[in-house]
Amino acid sequence: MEKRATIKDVAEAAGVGVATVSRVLSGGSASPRTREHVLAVAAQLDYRPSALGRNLRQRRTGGMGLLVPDLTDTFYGQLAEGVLACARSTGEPVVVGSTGDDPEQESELIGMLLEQSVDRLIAVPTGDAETWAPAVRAGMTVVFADRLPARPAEEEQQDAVDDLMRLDGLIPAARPRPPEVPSVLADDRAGIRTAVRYLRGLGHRRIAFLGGPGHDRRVAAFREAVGAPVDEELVVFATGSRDSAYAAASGLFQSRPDLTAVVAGGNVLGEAAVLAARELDLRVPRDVSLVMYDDVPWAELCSPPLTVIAQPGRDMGYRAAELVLRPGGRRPRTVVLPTELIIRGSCGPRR
Amino acid sequence: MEKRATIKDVAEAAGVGVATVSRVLSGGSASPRTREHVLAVAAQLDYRPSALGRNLRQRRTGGMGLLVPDLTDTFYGQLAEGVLACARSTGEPVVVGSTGDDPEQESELIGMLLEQSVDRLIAVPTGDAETWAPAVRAGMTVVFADRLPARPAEEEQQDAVDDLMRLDGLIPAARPRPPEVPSVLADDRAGIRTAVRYLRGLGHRRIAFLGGPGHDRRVAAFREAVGAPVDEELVVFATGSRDSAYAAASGLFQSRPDLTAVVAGGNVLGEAAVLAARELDLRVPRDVSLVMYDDVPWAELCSPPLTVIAQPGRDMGYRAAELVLRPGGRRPRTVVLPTELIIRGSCGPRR
DNA sequence: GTGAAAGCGCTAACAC
DNA sequence: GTGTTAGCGCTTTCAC
Repeated sequence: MEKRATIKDVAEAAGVGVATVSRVLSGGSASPRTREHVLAVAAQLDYRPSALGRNLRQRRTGGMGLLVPDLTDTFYGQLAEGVLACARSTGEPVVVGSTGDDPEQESELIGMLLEQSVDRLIAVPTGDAETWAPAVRAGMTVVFADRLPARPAEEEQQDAVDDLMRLDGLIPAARPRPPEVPSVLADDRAGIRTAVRYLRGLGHRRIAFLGGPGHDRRVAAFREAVGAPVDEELVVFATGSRDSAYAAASGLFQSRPDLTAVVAGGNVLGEAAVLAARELDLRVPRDVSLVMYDDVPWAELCSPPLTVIAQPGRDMGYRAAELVLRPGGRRPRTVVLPTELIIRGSCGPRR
Repeated sequence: MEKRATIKDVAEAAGVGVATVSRVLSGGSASPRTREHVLAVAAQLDYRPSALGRNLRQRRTGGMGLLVPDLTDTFYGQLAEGVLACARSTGEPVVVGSTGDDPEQESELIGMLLEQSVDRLIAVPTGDAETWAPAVRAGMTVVFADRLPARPAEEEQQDAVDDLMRLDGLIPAARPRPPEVPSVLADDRAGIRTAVRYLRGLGHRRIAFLGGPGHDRRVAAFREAVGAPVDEELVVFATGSRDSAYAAASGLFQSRPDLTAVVAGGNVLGEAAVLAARELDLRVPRDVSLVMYDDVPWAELCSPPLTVIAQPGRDMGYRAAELVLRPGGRRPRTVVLPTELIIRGSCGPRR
């Protein structure tokens, strides 16, 4: 463990001032002659600038933070890979935290990042606006991915009103809601709509939705696609854990044996649905059709292979990282990536 | 974006010196009276010590680095969750990098961590000893997880000799090889041995091994368990990618239609084997039996459900993090965690 | 028990 | 173009 050369060492060895070394290394102005000389000396001394000094001086850590609910969920694994790929190309460090879909843990992790002066953060948010206030107040550049924080009740109500009006054709499209924070989302509305239409086309009428944390936009889209009145018993929620997902799926199948199709809001929920169906001797797709959000490698391994709503997890991560690295123009940008219904074998005609 | 209070602000507001504030906050000696006062003032100012100053002063970043091959591989997702869980309990940041099983990328990521002065690192290594020399030389505390770096050829030869002697009962057990670096591994030898014995018990004689990067210990165990002479055509390797895994599996099935069982060295390879078998109209387990390393949630969803060698990914990560946080006594510790053969439905008697 | 002061390695004013 | 210098926020001697 030999101690590293500092900028001062390089300056002395090269017979120049530290500022010159700093300039040369960060591409500032310097005569070609000195530049070359300094570079040579630095290389010879195996000098690597320390991020420590730079960070303190600039009062900010380079790189970015990344907060996801659970890295054993393949979709978040894909998302994380996208972020890491982008960060790798710029040599930036990424501090990763797993929230377990718990706002409290999320809050603590935000605090940790603040303490580290990480001022760029990509997050799949779990808490609401209040949870995120400290980060925003501290001036962090935040980009949300995959979903948005839950919003206050009054806003939700306004949305509901909007949705109704939209149904009635009173307003053409979603009212623009000024996003405080840029985000990268999948086109949940289109994805869910396509899936529900597909199921209806197969004759299904009692379609259930199996949701998890952060799936509010997906449920909303589901309600809209199914059309009022929605059978509320067919919309059930689980918390983030696999156990909870299984319990929710199993409970749903048992309480409503009359349902003929289910849309799982995420791959963990889809997994649970397959498991629960098998346990209850329900055949897919003979007894129940299944569409799962997220295309994951194992969807094809199931039997029958699962029909899925694919969303580009890796791309979402990559785009989010790009966005957080150079915060686009004046107002925050929201990127919506397309989804695709991939029809495999888990849906059949209503019996 | 209000700027944060510094230790100096607290000191002034409390009418004490900065040293006192520092002491109080890091549990040093101070009179109960001052302690309480300082704490109150700090709380009132919403003071959060900046890691930047501390890091520079101590010439090291807190927290740790984590290098894995691929976060979309569920096993590494589990491992990462374990590491993050441990780090969360201590409030430490974790800088994560994904190597893609590429020594060059690994090398660059090590460089990045060095530049950040991250001096604790947990890694699923991809490169060899040479790749890891810089980290060790710089005095990093490294803990390897899941596997060890490839070692120089002469050592491998010595191992081969040892293995032969062991087979002949000339020496009782593995010769102790002084590990330079502590590590957390699964008991690959026992896992593979159990699986092979199980397959042999079912009557299988032509058993193949489908390996990936870093599976050398597993192959070695496979060779040992199968016993000489090993049919070399039945031992094939893929690189880290899913495509390569599929190609290897497919090639294996086609070139050796006489094989009756295959052991996949990891879950990505198992996935590929299932896919390739299906494509070639091979029925599992009727035509070919399959055992996969790694228990992942979707193993149960396959049909038939996959028989697996389970290793505790999350625990491995957690233990590795513990190890890297307090580097145990004098000599480096190696922790070996047990594996378990979980028999489901992908193995049947030889036809 | 407490305060003053010296840096940790770097960047950015500012002077030359 | 280049050198000098003043910190960034913190911990840690060293006096008192």
